[in-house]
Amino acid sequence: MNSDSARGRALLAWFQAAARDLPWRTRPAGQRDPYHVLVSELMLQQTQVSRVVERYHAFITRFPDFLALARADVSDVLALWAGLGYYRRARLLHAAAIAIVSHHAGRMPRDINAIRELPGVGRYTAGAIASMAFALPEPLVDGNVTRVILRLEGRELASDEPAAQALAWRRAAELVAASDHPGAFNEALMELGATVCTPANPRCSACPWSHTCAAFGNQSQSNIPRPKKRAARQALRLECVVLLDALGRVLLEPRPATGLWAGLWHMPSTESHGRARPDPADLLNSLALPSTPLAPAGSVKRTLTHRDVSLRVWAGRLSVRGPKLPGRAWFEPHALPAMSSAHAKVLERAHHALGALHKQS
DNA sequence: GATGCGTGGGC
DNA sequence: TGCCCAAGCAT
Repeated sequence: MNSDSARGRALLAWFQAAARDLPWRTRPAGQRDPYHVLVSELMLQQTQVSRVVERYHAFITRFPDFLALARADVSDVLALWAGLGYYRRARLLHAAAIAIVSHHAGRMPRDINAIRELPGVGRYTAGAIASMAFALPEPLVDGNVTRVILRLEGRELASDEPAAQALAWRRAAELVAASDHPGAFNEALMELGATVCTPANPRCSACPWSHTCAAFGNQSQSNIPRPKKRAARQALRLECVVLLDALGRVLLEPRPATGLWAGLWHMPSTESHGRARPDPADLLNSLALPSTPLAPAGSVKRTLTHRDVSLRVWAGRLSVRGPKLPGRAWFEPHALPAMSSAHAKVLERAHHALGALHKQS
């Protein structure tokens, strides 16, 4: 009996006692519906569990299986994804459903290499599907698993270093191969990283592996993993014009299909350089918008992975029904298309400002 | 191999 | 508050 199989049993015992009640855990790991695994894992990429829990049920209800998702319009898929971030994932998930319907007779393939070929499915997600849906002893490595293994082995590396990734995948493969329940083991390993072996202040007293953990042995947990080198964030300043018409409708346009907030909708906006406020008339003119008084309504700031975005809000109201404008559309406030959280916040600010203006007059 | 892509929670 | 971070993938 090798030590990895003992570690696996200890981890599963801990997981059974500690597991969170999550909506996609309707069946034991290893027997889950492959569609449910695909949807939840795509949502979970770079995203915290609590954010996904809020969205998962509505998504599965609206698109209950591969066929329903494959037949859906991508804009409807994006609408259910709005606010989750990394919007390319929604398009890739939709494309994966189409690929499964058209190339795999509507069923998730059982072969790890075929799974890996699906749009949006990389090494991590392929391991998750293979182990959790088909009980195959395939490893998976995410940020949590990398941290757990670096500490277990006592290696002071940054998580994104090639040596760290190579070590993590090698040890994850050895560990899952030694377990009788690959899906549950993989899930437990991530859960350990998320709840016990946390980046700051790990709860080693609650860890089933502490007695064989090299970092715990020499108290080097806080040095592992080493901090990543991060590129400096670039500033992005946007002037956002929220225009309402006499019917209370708001003017929006689709963003380009690639880049930041791809395919979502936003209000007419320009990028500005420097801190000075543009002249409202110039702003309207450059955006080919009808002339009307514009009130400044503060700004919304967002920190993205490598951009500091500042969205300055301008609010105006036409006294007539909104005219047709090429590439743009007027939306009732209760029927808005998919927007980013940042632009939803801009809209909220503008409505607030216009409401206050209305009260004064 | 480096870069671009969102968001909100935690400390 | 300001910074760190998170269940990656595609290009």
